[in-house]
Amino acid sequence: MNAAHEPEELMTIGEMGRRTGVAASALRYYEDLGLIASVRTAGNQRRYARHMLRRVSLVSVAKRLGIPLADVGDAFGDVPMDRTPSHDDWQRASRRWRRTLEERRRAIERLEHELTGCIGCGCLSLKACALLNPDDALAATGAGPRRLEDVLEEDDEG
Amino acid sequence: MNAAHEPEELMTIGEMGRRTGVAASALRYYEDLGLIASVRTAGNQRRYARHMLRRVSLVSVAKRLGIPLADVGDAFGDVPMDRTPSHDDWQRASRRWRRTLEERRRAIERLEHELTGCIGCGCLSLKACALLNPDDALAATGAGPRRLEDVLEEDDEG
DNA sequence: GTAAGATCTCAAGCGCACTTGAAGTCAAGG
DNA sequence: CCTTGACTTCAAGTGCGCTTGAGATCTTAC
Repeated sequence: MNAAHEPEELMTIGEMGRRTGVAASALRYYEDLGLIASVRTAGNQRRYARHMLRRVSLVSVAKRLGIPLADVGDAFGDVPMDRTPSHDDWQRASRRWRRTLEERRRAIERLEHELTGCIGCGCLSLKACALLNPDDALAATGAGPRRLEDVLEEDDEG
Repeated sequence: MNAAHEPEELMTIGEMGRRTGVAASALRYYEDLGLIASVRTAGNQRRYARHMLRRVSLVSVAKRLGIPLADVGDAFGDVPMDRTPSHDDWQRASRRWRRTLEERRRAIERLEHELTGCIGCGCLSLKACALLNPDDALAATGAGPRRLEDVLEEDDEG
């Protein structure tokens, strides 16, 4: 037993799981990948410091957004886990992370725009649509592998 | 090489791959899943209508955004592939799709906000941060599904 | 006609992100 | 002390989204 609000209060893996919604097996997996860390009891059981809640949450949210765990590792790899991270530790990491998120968001925004401006108006299905005429755009840019966005953007160019 | 502006021009799987950046094997896989469709030559080879370029691109972009292919199927399942889809077909589908994208984008925006307002200032490591009074900020944004933030907020209780 | 290269199907394999199961250990209550 | 439930490791299995390989066929250019 210990006082519930001590600074050094540690959580079991079960408690961490309950509080973050992440399965214990997933927490072990994240630890194997070096994304989170724990201390061990004399009996070899994991105990988590409070600040690990955040790291777990970040990993969990990233995963739900479809961002590979390796990217999370890259972004937060410099943030120490053995001690409470400093302000600067978090700032550096958060700047990297924000760039990742921004790219994702922009990609989604482009898609939304595409839907509104083109699919939404029926362009995708109507050969006659003036916005479409991709032949001009394609011929102008020449052959070669086109990126996904390029293909979607083709429609706007014409 | 050939007249590029025929209405009935069909692409081989290789050409579709080059133009969308999607591997032929992936195109076959998408077809197995019913996400895209092709017609066959007398010799059983796939040929794609131009409008499939769009479908392929949508699938491909969605995948890159981490959106499950099943969701893409759900969103665009009603859009016919054997014939040119009608305006209404696309509109219905694009409304569903936009909702999916919007949810994703909002989730990312919330995370970005979290990073800017909290991690960026060091809150994630400092319990005392004033910005982290979640009740004000989050109550203001209204109800709705906020699982992601709920998790991030938990630390702030103590 | 023939050769080269593109495409076909089917089966198996891969990487990621886990989950499940087996067999054993730890922690807390009575 | 003893039980119960949470925890441990390790190996194998799962689902997704493909890729790879084998072996055959199609298409095209000469």
